[in-house]
Amino acid sequence: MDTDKKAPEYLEAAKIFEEKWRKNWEKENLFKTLSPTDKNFDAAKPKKVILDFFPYPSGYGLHIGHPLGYIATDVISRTYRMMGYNVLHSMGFDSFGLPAEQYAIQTNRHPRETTAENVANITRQLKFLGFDHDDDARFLSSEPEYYKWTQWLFLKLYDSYFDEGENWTDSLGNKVKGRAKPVADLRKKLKDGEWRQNVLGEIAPKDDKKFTKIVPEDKIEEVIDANRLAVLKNVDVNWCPGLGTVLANEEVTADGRSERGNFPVYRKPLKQWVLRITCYADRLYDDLKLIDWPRGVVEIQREWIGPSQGALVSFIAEDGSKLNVFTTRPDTLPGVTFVAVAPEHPLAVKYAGEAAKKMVSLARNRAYDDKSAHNGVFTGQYVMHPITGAKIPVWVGDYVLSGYGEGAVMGVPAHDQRDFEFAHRFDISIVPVIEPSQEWLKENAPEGASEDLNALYLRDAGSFKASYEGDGKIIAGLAGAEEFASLPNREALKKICEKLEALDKGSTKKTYRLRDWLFSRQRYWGEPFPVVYDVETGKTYALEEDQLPVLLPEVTDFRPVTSDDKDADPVTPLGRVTDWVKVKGIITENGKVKITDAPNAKDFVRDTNTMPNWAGSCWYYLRYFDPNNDNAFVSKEAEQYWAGKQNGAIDLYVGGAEHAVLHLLYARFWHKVFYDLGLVSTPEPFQKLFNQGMITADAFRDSRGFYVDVDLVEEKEENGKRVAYHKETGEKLSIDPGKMGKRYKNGISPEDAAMRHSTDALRCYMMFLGPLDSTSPWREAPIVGTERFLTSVWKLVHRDDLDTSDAPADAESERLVHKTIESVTKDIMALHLNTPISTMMILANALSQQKNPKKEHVEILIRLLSVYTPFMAEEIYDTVPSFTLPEGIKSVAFLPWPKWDEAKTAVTEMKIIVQINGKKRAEFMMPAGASDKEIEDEALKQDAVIRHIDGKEIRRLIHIPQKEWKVLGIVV
RNA sequence: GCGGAUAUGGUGGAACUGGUAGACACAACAGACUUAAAAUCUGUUGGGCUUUAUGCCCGUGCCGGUUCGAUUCCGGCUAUCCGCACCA
Repeated sequence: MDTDKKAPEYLEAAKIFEEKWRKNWEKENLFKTLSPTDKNFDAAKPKKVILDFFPYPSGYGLHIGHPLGYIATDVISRTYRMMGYNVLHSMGFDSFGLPAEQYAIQTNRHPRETTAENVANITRQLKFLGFDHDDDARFLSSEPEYYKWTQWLFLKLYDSYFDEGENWTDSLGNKVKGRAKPVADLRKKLKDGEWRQNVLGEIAPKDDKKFTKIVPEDKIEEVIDANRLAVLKNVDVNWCPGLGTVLANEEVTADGRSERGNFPVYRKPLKQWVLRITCYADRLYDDLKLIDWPRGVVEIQREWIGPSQGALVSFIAEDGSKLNVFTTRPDTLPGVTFVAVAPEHPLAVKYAGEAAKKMVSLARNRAYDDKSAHNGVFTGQYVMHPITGAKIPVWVGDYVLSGYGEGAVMGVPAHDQRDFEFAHRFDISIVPVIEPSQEWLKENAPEGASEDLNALYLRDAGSFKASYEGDGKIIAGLAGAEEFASLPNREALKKICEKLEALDKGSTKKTYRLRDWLFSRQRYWGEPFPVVYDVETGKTYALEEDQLPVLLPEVTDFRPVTSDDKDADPVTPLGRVTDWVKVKGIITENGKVKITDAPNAKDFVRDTNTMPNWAGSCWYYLRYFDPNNDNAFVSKEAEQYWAGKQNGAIDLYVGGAEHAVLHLLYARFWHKVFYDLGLVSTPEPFQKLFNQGMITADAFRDSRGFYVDVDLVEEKEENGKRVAYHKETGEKLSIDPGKMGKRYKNGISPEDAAMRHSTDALRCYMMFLGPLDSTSPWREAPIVGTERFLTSVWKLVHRDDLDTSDAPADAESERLVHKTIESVTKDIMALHLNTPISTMMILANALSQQKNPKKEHVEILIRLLSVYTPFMAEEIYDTVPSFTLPEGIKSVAFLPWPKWDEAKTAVTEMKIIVQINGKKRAEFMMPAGASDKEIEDEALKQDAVIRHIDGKEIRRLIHIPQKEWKVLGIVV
């Protein structure tokens, strides 16, 4: 080994100094974020809130894929901090819920224990990577200090109703339709008769003519309960006996299994807490315009909300009652030949009895992806067509979904493929309404049709291969619909709607695919509901605020009751804790309950369900603004400063694409409710969302097909191909590209990689892999490139010939340095975190080759680089004599970010590219100030140019100035 | 089926508003240093042609279009990935 080195080699040194700085930063709590309520807070500075998705504390710790996004937000937040912003970048843990609980069950330990352990482990891993998180803002969603506020916010939803008719303009100037308000307002309006009921029991202001019935005094609380944003409802739920709990629609996969654990899910009616997210469907849809999110996520949310403009149409039954259907194609109304209702529909239950019941159970157990023949049964009932007056049979069809629209459809077999198939199967007539195009007729005509296709279609549309779902003219001569004859169908649609409206047999209506959010889980590890039920009356009461938190009881048996039996009933683990469930309390003047043993106390029971794991993550980002506040979920001052005056409170939110609808939709919903109630000041939670890509990994298998631990694999290159061998047996292994995970034996711990190459090199390398949103496979070998880069920077800094004088630097290296600052700064702001490394490599290479590189230039490089390599930068400022931190600055993290001087980036000589007919033919240098004429003259002297013009006439000369070169286009 | 995204050398990728395609790296090859190897340094590296040049042709998934000029814009395909999928 070389002993006369002045400084140790970079890698060797990094092993020691990285550990030193880790300890030092933790001891100093260097990244403590001051809040507006703190003494030394500087409110004059601009703010940036940069967050990663709330991680759950997995028992397996972080693998190499996890830190990608975390490193990115760390680089960005460090850059903003150096630029003089107050930066909020923190990370807590979403520690309640299924993942944590399943892990506890598998390891046969209490979730409180495993959670604490996993959090400690991951926190250590995060610190290892040098992230600038604030340790004082590292809360867990399963701590009572935190979930007290989750319960408090749930009660806000419980205590609110949605006033659809309220149109208002918010403080940012956005026009908003509908608003959540306290139920106390509603109570007053109902008492005063300001709001009344219609025949369906819906409520609205009395100026609507259909709302005439004043709600009787003794029914008011019942009406209010039905209109709360959190309601207890009997609903068809996704029951997952394998997990022992019900699940939200968003947690069930397309093939009818649980997203967690992959157990089968069945439909079952149960009384559950439901959050009425559908009230916000329009705003959740429209407000996607207000924020800067990836197009894909926006589209997924739009599709999930799924608004659909159509009409409600009433068919009149023999007893005079109305059977409503929803349709998006009122223009096809004259072609209705049957009405089909879902097996769960009241009419089906009433008239099809056992047959419908059987269908319900068949449909419920039917595989989600089974699109084969549908079942149907005739109810024996008929209804009257609203326009033609024809007698229409009512069928029960299991292709009709009970949860969408009215749970009933009008059957137009000629123009809807599902109705077409149903009509064929049950021999129902098919009446065409719209003339198909000639091409369609040719394509779909029955085999061997010889007569005129138009005539054949009119006579027997059912003989064609499919229903016609396109546009066209209304066929003339339809009985009862003569007035629409020959109209284009889109026009007829409007006219038919008008007519229905006039007859009071229909109205235009918008429906949504979005369903209300099922909010109860029959699990232990979650937030208990802050409500109790009166044992005597069964009435629901919210607890008084000062009763919060409702602590999750300590139990030894926290296991859910799971089963393979789809008919098993849910049993809640909390239901077993009888002395927790049974309480005594008094009803206060607010109509809430206070738990007490006072002599006049009544008997109550607690709700034994818990909230789903999404509850805690619906508002955690707000808690970072004021993480240790005992008096409020967030203080007004903190919220207003950090959220700022924009549509979304969080400036940058980085995480994987897998939460496109779950967390990101739920959090938007809660945020909007809080916004309506004046608890937060922005209409949206997340201004800019960024989905980082995945790190995939290759797995290796031996000849028996067993996975081989990556540590035992040696990769080589043979004939340009990558091959893998077993390190011990020498056996050639097959390479499976794919996802990283424990079962593939290819999980690589980021600390191990950091130990091998230095944390700074790992951070750089992960950013250098490619654009932040691209998915790339993990390869460890190429990291030597970044390792070499850091080594050369380390050597550069330690050179003893650095020019520390005040002498001006030469213009060319000045230019390179300022160009580098500009390019690195702009790229980081644009979240292009791979290209700054290349740019800095170019600068480092150039400086290394100079004779006496200016120390000032080297220092600029180190400051820019410090956001990627905080350890090395800190060590340089601590140990290299010519690098010193200014008075009062504790760390490189607080050094000012270098600024570029536009004048210094200018070139003195321009490269001129000559293109002839668009092809580059010559290039030469000219002084930057050269005129177009001078450039042309010089260009025409070039041999290559003369050769390619070849005596032809010059028709056009085009000058295109670029930043550092000019293009002269010659057209001949 | 519907919706979204992606496609550039052996590999990861760069090219910012239509103007030098392949920056920066990895790998590979050659050379220097070394007894040797590692490390380090230097050079070559999209394909082809010839007259070896300040040369020519081809080349950014495929076909076509707009333009003096297209990786970039437009139309039509193909492949891969992701999401949704009885939504009336």
